[in-house]
Amino acid sequence: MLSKKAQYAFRALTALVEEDMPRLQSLEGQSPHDPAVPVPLNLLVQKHPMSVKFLETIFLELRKAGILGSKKGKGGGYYLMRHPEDVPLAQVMRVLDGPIAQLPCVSLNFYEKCEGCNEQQCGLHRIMSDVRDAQLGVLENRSLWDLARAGR
Amino acid sequence: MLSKKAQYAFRALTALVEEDMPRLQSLEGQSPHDPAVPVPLNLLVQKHPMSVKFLETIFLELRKAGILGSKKGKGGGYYLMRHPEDVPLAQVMRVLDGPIAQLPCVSLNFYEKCEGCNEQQCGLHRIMSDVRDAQLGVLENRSLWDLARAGR
DNA sequence: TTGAATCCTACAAATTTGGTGGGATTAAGT
DNA sequence: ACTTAATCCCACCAAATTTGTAGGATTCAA
Repeated sequence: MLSKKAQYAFRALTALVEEDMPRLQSLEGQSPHDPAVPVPLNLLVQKHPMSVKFLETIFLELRKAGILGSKKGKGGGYYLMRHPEDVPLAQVMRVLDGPIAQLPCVSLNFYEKCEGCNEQQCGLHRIMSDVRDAQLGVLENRSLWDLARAGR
Repeated sequence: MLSKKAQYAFRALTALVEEDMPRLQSLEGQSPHDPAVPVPLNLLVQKHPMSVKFLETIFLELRKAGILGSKKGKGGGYYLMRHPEDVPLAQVMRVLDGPIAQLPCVSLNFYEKCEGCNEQQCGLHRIMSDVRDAQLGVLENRSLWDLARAGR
């Protein structure tokens, strides 16, 4: 299951992209993406009611992971470091919830060997690898842009 | 992530199928599947070290869900109610870990509406539905038989 | 009658989740 | 300089979930 953290994050990030939508549309595939106007948390929270304090810790993690940038002080806030099209959901999920795979021994980014199990001949390992590939097939190919653009 | 419960279950069920392998192979697609010889837990635990007591509670759940049958008393134990080929991993996981979907609002078997979100135009809903389909595409089509047969 | 097994419920320990509180720091506007 | 609005940072906390354990009751075969 997605944690509440990830769920809140996706709502807030959607709102963040929507906030920046006019400027983003005028760019139309131009890169590099020059940093957007910072949006303060309390603005995002107005659109999707949630604890500002909690969202603060969430966005802090995303900033440390290089997905968000921030500006302090009056007129400050958060902004995306890349064009939303270049931020796959998988990346956000890994930052907030850790591994996407269902088992450590099939994780690409958080691999851990499981003791007492030869991966070559472990049925569970093979099947869960297939599940991981299936999940990543979606999550690596859907971006924050897809997320925000959905209802329109 | 798969819970320890589900992981233990899969190991033990694999051992259970292997225990019954000679008889199963002689059946070769015959149905209905006549109940197998009961295998006691302490035998399964010898092959994959884990707490018998914990496995007991796990197998109890699987029995109540109709996946396993049991025989009490001396010479008793657990057996599969169906041919392992007819037990998809998805079913075992739902019994022990609950929903497979990453969000209640995209779950087929444990659906719950998420308040304040129109599913028709919710980007997350659409994407997580795709993820669910991708997962189920694997988990509904891999059985205990596939699990046990893997290394051979 | 004995021993081997499941059945059942309650509880306990450990971990994770979902936050909250209080201040420190930074920056813009006046 | 002062005020105000914002992020930054870290500690802590309560609730829920996970991961078992304990102890007996029941069943059945030999």
